[in-house]
Amino acid sequence: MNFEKFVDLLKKILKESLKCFRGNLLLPPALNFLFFKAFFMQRIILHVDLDYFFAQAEELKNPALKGKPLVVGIYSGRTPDSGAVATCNYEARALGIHSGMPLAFAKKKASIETIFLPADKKAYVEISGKVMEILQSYCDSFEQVSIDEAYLDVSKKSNNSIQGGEKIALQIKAEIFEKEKLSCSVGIASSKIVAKIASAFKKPDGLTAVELGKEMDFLFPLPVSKISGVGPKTFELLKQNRVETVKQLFEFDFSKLKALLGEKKAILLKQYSEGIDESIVEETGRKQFSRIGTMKKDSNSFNEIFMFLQELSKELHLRILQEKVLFKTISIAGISTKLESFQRAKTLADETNSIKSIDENVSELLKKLLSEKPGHVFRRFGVSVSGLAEKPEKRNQKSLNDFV
DNA sequence: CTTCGGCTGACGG
DNA sequence: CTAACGCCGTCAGCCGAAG
Repeated sequence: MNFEKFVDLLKKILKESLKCFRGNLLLPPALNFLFFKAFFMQRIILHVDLDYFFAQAEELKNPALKGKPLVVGIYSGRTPDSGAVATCNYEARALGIHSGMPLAFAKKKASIETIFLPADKKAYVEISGKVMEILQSYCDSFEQVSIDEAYLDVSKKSNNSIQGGEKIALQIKAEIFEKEKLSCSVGIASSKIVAKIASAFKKPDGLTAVELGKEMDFLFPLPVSKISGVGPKTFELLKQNRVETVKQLFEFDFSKLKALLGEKKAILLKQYSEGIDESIVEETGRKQFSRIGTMKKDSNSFNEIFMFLQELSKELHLRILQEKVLFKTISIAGISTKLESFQRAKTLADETNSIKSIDENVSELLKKLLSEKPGHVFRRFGVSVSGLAEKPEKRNQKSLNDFV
């Protein structure tokens, strides 16, 4: 058994034991001290969210944009207007524009002075990196969730107090504004889920702290849709059962909830509704890399699609070399003109990083997909690799301390 | 019996 | 004349096959 497997095992035992603890069952005695800590010492967690990040970054590049409605979009290139809104500033939101919206639709809502810009991902990654570096210097453990969001465990540095956490949050906001001229919103609470909901509570430039023990008071009046994990589908299901606030979710009959959402999701949401979230702040390694794109023309021709996929594979391969990883599984995904998606995957006998193995398998998988889904015409196609392993020379050891 | 591979779908930024 | 759609990434759930 190698070191990583051992650590995995430890983590599993820890998680299972925590569950037992909650159910008042017996604990493995050797781990008692951990539960003493977990029970008597609440964690202090910050969730930091950069405000309307892509659009704010554009305002930074060109300050003349400030004050006008600004929409940052990702353009597919097939028609001048096809694409979707990535982010927009608050002036644009006032017009009814929001992220995820098709650009053509956003343009209808836009006013004359509204400005549309294409996303400049490279620039954002660079800015984000600088911000994340600042954030890391303030915490005991760190977890970047996306380009503009991170969790910070500041239990020690705040002396396990929410007020201590607020002080740190203010310092962070000041430093990010001073050095990068960006505003952010911060939530402070005893768990990741509550910190996340708190950071969204007041935006932009917000700071929301939830006192220890007041989690339910904070959550109960909110609409269930504020809980991360409740998207459009789940929201609709809950609404049909007259569950619209977190309080109603908490009080809803649990066996009905299980029947509605499945056991895992029901347990998770029920716990979230009480502000319970035992998940810890930790960096989680990448599990997959992918590239996806929209074809200039809809197609169901093997040759056309394969040529398109080869371009994506080339870019993906570059990324794989940069990241110094090996992969074991290759998959392709197609999105049809009706926006249905289909996937095919193949796992190899051994890890590799060769472009040849990507191309060969992509070809095979594409043949398979097209023959199994006759009559479908495709709009977008993508390729991804998973089952990642680090290249041996890059392997670095993690400390046991990371997990206690 | 558990685990793994393959696939779909929900979700989030 | 009209026009509704990006590009990532994670996780759960289900199935069948393999160990």
